[in-house]
Amino acid sequence: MFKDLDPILHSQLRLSVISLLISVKEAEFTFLKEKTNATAGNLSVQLNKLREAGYVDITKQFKDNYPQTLCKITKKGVGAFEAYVNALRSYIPNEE
Amino acid sequence: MFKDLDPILHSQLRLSVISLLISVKEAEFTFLKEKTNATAGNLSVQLNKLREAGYVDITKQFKDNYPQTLCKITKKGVGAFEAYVNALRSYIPNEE
DNA sequence: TAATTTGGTTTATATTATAAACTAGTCTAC
DNA sequence: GTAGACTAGTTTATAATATAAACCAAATTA
Repeated sequence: MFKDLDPILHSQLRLSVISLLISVKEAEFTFLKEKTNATAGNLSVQLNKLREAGYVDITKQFKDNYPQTLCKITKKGVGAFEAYVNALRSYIPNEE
Repeated sequence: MFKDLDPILHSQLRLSVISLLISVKEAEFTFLKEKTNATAGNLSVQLNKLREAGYVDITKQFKDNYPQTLCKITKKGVGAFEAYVNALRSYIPNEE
């Protein structure tokens, strides 16, 4: 009847992040923060959850003297997003 | 960019309940419990949240000597569901 | 060199989801 | 008629989650 919704993606901020990463492929922490209007703390926590789930790869480096956190979606992340969207459809009448 | 997701509906069980009530108009507690595979306790709590939000009307009566809890979606509930689905689209590439 | 800004992380708190325990009454079988 | 099991829920305790506040280290600016 209703498909389970991946709890990793069923979170507004994490879903926003994944959605952004699907379209841009790679993004800086600061870019994600700006686009999602999240606080840095919240974003940091949620990015780590996505990384722990294997949905994103995170690379830390320095750029112009400042730390830079680069985020990239993984194949697993893309698959999880597609599955999530597909599961969502089971909740929406006339879209199943 | 991303529309806010109504926290009342951004819950798997509550979304299932609303989705069911959209199609059947009126349903018994036991019917919802069966269709959603929820525990009675969880369903009871979530139905109350939906009622408090004004998304469902709940009528309690007796039927064949047993208590019967009838649930019906309200206009507000229908509107909230439509808004939620619409907001969801903002997270899904090529569906906005 | 003191204050401010950048780019984050850690941690404390509030909210949420969930199941376990419980209530109240009914049915069945002895 | 009463013990045990069942129906239909509610309340409550606990675990998980989301979030912002507080913090840290370094760089820049004044």
